[in-house]
Amino acid sequence: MSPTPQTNNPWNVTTDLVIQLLVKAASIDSETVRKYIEIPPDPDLGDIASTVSFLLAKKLKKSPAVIATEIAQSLEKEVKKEPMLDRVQTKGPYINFFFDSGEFARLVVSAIAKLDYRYGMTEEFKGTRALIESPAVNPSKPWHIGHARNAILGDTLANILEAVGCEVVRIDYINDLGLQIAQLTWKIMHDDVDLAEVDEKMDHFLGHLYVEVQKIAENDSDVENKIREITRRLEDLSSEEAKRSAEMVTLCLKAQCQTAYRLGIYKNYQVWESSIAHSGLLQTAKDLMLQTENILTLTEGEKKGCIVADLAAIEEFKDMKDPHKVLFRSDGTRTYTGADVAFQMWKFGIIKDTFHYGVFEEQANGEDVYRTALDGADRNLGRFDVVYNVIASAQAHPQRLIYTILDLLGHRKQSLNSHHVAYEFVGLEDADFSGRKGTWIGYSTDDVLDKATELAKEEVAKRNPDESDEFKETVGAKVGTGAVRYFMLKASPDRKITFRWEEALDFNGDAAPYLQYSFARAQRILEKARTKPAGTAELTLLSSEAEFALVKAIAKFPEEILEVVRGLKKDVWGTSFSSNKIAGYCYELATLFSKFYDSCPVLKAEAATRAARLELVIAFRITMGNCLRVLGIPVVERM
RNA sequence: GGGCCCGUAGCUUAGCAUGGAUAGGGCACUUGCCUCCUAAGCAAGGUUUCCCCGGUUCAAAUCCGGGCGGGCCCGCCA
Repeated sequence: MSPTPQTNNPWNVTTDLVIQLLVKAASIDSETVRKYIEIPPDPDLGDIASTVSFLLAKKLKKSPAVIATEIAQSLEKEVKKEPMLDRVQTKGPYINFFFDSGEFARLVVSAIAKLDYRYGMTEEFKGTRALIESPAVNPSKPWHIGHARNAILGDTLANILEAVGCEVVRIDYINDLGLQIAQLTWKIMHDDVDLAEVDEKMDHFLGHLYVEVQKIAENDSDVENKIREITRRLEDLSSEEAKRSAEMVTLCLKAQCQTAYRLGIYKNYQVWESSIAHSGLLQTAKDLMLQTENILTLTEGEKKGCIVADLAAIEEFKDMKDPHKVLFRSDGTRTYTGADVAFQMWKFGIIKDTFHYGVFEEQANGEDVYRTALDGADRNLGRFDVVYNVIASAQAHPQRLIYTILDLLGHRKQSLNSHHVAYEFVGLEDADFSGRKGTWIGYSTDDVLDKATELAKEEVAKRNPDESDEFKETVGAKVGTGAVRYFMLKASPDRKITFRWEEALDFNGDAAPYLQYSFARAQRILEKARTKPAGTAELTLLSSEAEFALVKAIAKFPEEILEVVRGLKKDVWGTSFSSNKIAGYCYELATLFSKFYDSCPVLKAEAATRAARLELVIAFRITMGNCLRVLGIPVVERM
């Protein structure tokens, strides 16, 4: 028996082996060979294939099939010497390599047993400090299900970056000074609402109130004026309006956080808009900006007195109506873009961190989330290497503006490391979600989670009639939130989601409960097996079709994560995050386990096979568990 | 006027970056499988104009050009 090779990325190791063989046989450099490597559509054709014959056909003036045969023949001896490979075959122009399934199983299964929860975690991006900003819901309403898409994408991206070794900080931007807040402040002061007496969950209460305010303000110019006055008075932190508003915002945010916790989403920091306004950050940013020649104070024309960025020379913006983008208005106040540029500068440490920080609350996971404040500790945050802003695709243009202005300011590297992680909205068949119109009512994230949890609980109760209510409650919640998270992740972010209850609450097939179920089945086998794995099983016995297919899927896990990270390529109009790829991998893994479960009995198999299969079940459980954790889908041991 | 995204079976979706073997799933529908590790499962059942036209190529769902249909964006607004 040859010694067990060690690796934390078995698929990659084996692919490299094949590439090295081809490099020698075809006299092509390894990077080129890598481009001509693919996985055959059917495992009967081979485990890994190369199409280099097409590349060589012209040069050698021979048909691809002839070249493939020649290369395969010249490799036969080499392949025989490699324990990990069984044989090489051609089919027409394709050179197909077959793994030694037993030996490959030994490599994979033994490696994972040692790595355990570290399997899939690599250090390719160790030392990179990454900031993820998501989801930025105004603290004046509950999250509707579209907000959940943002939050889930951001949280999952953060998990993935952590898995490849990044140091990740998760922040939430709190817009506590917007018009919505002023309108609500007017309403609660006008009606003299005692927020402490409100029974309803605060974000829902305010969300409904906001719809009312809209109706009133729409056709009452007097109210409109009063609200404008409140907007002004909110700037003065000692005013009664500011105090009432702060109380309201804090209560609402705490309620919103409860929704986040249900989804397993936790933050490190909240940056409050009011902190930006009062910390001196804007003034510092403005001073810096004015030192740049492309940022100027206009002295004539419609925008006289405004501080603007001159974008006339920038290709992407040449069609703007007016290439002077206003950053500070003629009255000196900042526009959204102005504040966003300043904030982006803070993120990279271009302007130093003048915020103070205090604990906002202890989260459901036991960790504190901090908020920016006027007093509190200095933290010297900022200075991130790479920044991901998770924002709807509709914001592509304004996001691009921010990054371009960063470049104009002389910070090209930071501009290039600014990522707009874009995604399309979630809507209904015939409407978009709107806070003003109240179309979100009935589709809040809480509503969806409630229904999903309720439905899951009924299923759990049916299957486990003898279990305690607590068990049904806990498992129901885990299955329900898992379903919602997976529903958002499995769709490609650049595709609009039309929310339909039947689809979101379908727990069969391509859905989270199927993934969780596969884990629970593996868990049950291991519980019933009782015997502790001795680590001496003859793993080369794992060579049946179903076993081998499962082993291959398990082996790909680290590559699947790295692929998603490599795919985070910055494009002019956004950075694509393929959450659907990692979700799809997890589903495929579950599928292959289900097939294995059906065709390969474990506990009833004869001793040697049983021992080997138990090891495979352990490897699967580790991989599936780690993958679910990356997706943020709760692991369920029994359901 | 310009820009971005989407168009794949009744519905929904993968694949498109880096062209390559019979275009993969799921839902719904039909049938079979629990004296056997949980049936939220497994197995079987499908000529789909890959929106259209043209081009490049040995090879196009994938690349290029031109259209068509749907969504979004281009304010001293927030």
